[in-house]
Amino acid sequence: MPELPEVETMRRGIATAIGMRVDSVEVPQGRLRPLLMQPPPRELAAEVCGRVIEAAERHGKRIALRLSSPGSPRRQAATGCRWLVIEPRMTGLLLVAEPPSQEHVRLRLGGRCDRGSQQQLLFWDRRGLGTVRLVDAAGLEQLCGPSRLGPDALTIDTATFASRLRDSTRAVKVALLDQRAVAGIGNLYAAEMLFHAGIDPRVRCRQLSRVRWGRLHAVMQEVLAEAVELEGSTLSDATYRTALNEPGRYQARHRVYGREGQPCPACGTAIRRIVQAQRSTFFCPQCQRR
DNA sequence: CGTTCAACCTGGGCGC
DNA sequence: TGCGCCCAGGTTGAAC
Repeated sequence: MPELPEVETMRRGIATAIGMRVDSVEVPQGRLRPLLMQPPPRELAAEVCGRVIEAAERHGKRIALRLSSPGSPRRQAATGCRWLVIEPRMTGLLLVAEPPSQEHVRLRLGGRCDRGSQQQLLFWDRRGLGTVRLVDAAGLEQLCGPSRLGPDALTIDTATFASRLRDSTRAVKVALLDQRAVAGIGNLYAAEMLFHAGIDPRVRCRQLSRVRWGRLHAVMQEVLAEAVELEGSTLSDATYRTALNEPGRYQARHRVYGREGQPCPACGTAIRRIVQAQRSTFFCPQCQRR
C-alpha cells in the first residue's frame, strides 16, 4: 500500500519522463473498472497533450506532475501550468515498464531533443480506488496544500513534528496516520516506527514525554529513509511494484507489521494485533511501553 | 474535538 | 472443487 517510501520510489522511477512532451493520453475502455478521473478522459487528454512534464513532485502519498504552459509566451498568462495529481491510494502504480495487465491510463511521451527517444508513463490500479486529476495552481493547493497535508515526514524537523502532535488526546498510532498533521505515514510504517521507538501504539499523544517525541522523530526518519533506499515494501499480495515493475525490498526489514503471533525479533514475545480506528495495529507488548 | 461507520473496489485466504 | 465470507488499508464525508 503505497505510503511515503513507495510513492517516493515511484517519483524517482519516473524521472526519465521529465523533460518529455505528452503526445497522447490513452484510457482503454472495456473490462477496466472505473477510475476517478477529473476531468473525464477526453477533456483531460485535450488539455494535457502538447505540454512538457517539467517536474515530478511528491506531496505526502501523492504524485504531482508539473506540465508546462502550452503555446506561445503570450498565451501562458491565460492558460498557465497544470498539474496531473495522481493518488495511488491502495493499489495504484505508476510504471514506465509494461503493467501486469491492461493499464488505466497511458501517456505516450516524446519530443525531448537530448535523447530524442520515446517513452510511456502508465497508471495501473488493480482495485481502481486511485485517482488522476488535472488541476491548476489553485487546485494543487486544494489537493496538496497545507490545509490538506502537513509537513512531509521525511524532512519535518523535531520541534515541528512534536508540536503538531503532542497536544492531541488521540492514541499516537492513530495520530501518526493524520495526513494533516504529518504527511506520508501509513498503517505499515506507523507500526514499524513505533516498534523501533519502543512506544506502545495505544499511548495518547499527550502522555508522551519530550524525549520520546525526539526518539520517535529520529526513528521515523531512519525507517522512512531506509525504506526509500530499499524501494518500499512489497507484501505477499505483491501489488506494489517499482516503476520498472520490480518488488521493493523493505519487507525483509519488517519487525511487527503482518507478524501477529510470531516472536518479536528483539525479545521473542508474541507480536499482538489490535484494531485502532478500524485498522490493524501490530506491536510487541514487551518492547513497546506506555 | 474525537470517534465510528460506510463507501469506494478486487483478489487472496479461510472455513465449511 | 467451490462457495461465501472476511480482510487488506488510503481517503472522504456523515453522524453522533
